[in-house]
Amino acid sequence: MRIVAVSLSDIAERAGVSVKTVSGALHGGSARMSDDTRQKVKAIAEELGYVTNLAARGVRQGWLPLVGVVSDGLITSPFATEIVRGLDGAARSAGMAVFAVNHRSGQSIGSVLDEVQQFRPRAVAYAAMYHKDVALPDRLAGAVGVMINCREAAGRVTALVPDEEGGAREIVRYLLVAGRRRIAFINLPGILAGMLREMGFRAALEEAGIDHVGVFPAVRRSVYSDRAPSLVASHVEALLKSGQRPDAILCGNDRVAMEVYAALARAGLRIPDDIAVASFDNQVEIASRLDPPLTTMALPHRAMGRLAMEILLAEQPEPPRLRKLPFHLVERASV
Amino acid sequence: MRIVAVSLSDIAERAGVSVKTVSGALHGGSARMSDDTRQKVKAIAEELGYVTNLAARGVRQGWLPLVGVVSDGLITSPFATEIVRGLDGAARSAGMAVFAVNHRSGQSIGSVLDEVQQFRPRAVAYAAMYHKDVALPDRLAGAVGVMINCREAAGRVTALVPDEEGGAREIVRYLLVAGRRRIAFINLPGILAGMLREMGFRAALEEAGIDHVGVFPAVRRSVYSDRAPSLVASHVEALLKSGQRPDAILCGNDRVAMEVYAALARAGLRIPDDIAVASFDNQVEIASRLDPPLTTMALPHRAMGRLAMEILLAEQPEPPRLRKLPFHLVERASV
DNA sequence: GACTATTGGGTAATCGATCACCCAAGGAGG
DNA sequence: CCTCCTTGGGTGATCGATTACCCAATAGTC
Repeated sequence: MRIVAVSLSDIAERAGVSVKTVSGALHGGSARMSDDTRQKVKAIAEELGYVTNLAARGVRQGWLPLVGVVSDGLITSPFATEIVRGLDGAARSAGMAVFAVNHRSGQSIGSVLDEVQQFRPRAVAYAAMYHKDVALPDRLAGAVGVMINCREAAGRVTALVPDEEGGAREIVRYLLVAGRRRIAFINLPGILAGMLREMGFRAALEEAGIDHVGVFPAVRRSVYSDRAPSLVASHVEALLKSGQRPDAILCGNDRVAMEVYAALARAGLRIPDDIAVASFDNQVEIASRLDPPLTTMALPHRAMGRLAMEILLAEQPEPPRLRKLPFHLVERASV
Repeated sequence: MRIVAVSLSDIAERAGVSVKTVSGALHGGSARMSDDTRQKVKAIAEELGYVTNLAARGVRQGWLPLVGVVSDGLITSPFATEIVRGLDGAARSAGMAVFAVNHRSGQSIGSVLDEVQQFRPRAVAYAAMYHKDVALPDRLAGAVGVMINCREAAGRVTALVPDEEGGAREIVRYLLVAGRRRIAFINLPGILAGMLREMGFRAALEEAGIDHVGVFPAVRRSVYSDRAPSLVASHVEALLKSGQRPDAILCGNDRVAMEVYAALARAGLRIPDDIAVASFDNQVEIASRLDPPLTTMALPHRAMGRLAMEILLAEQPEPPRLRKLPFHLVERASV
């Protein structure tokens, strides 16, 4: 089960050359050497099944070709998908690997970051599952190169976040262009994303000179959570009974939309004919599987991942700033 | 942004002792040394912000405290959640970190495994997104310690897979105990999990001396995929119109169940009063958010992860074998 | 009081890869 | 024929942590 590791000196011995020549032949593209020697060394390396020992190289260089990603449980969440894809793609083209470490509840940020630092990564990012503020201890603010999906409380680190407000404006405008005028919003209460989306929602309607038909919290608790008892069904029923029955319902996320679908089906209403439904997140397994498929603003997760890696690996560090990345509209059949 | 790394010799110099003493004080619990010296060294290490350099230790030991997990895209799938949690929990208690590497389509298994081997991990696992067979090249069969959610084609590596057939038997028995007698199965066609679940489904009914009301494929393509056009709605409609209207529908997974819910709602039928619905996977965001919440057989993902790590880190390697892990029933309100 | 354990801690080698520097052979130019 | 430069490749130091081995001082024993 354990494979005996082949080292450069094994190859050197077999080839009758020095270790440095082997190193040059395999890794140093510019090392002066006859083609003959280079080919011979490569052949022997191949034959012996040589695999570079990055730990050894790492001691010399002072770092391993790793980019650490510390996340508050994100790596085990479906939302991580695209962030990791974005990071990983960009990392590989730079010869780096992504090393994800979970920041488990109860553990201090400092201790997770130290855990990561033990591996001497080239750079470290912090990613959050939900768009929020994260306080980094002074000692560590310098160790983190970029914040993904969250903002460093003191603004000392460049942060990449979705442009919640802009995304909300865009989806509202889209509903307006589709001819909808009585729009309700069942929102995620108490979290940053929800608050910003609501600002965008209100601004876009105001800009159009229209009143909304209601803004409601999806759950009873002040912070959105999947476990909290849902208020969605009762809000929808109340809306339908009210004098101002909406012709569009905007949902805080796709799971809320799923519940809205169920409530509308019970009421015998058709989507989008009677009421349009739109949402945020684009959680594909849900959005594409609903009937009709859900029109939703996709979070810029992959773009955040890609951009994060570019920033981390950049030669010239930029001054820290907040970068808002645009959502993009995924048009399906629910509007 | 880059933190200047503190080494043992920095501490040694500051403390006026040798490097070996520092090493012993910080890492070698059993090294002979006065408590005085040990405390002094620890204090200085703390003060300077020392973080162990695992790369350096790794050169000496021949391996890094990493467990590589190669997966066919699993790490970016919601199903990875629990596997990684299981792996990670067990790894941490052993002082190891999980290093996940994506096996991207188009890349050979050999090249991904080599990528991982560069980091000299203590052990390597291969994990699959869907329960299936994976062919490992001869050269590499010895490098992988355990297969998770898949079987090595030639059986040379211990494999941990869900007990699909047993899980299907259990959920069918549960439906029978609940008094259901006319059970239909809308299954995932063409994949191993689906075939095994169907065997269990048929066996449990046969054991009870009952006929099923129909077994249908969820999609038109021979291999289940989210993109394939869904047949669920039409199957449900056909079932309801048939003389043998079912009193329970078993679904290949929670997404299929989601579509069954929608079709039943359109038909004005109540769950579970008119028809019970049960399923496989326990994809929590869906199963717990449906109305009524979905009764489903949870995949033993976390258990597979935990057991995998135990096997990987075991002193004595076991002979390779196939281990089927039991599903567990998550009772909610749909039966 | 001399002799042996025991304790506290230093020295130097080692892991594998890299790199600055040196050396030898051979060709070009004067 | 001598010097200079280029090419091909070796020597030895280095990165940081660990470890086998050694040495000095102290404590304990007869």
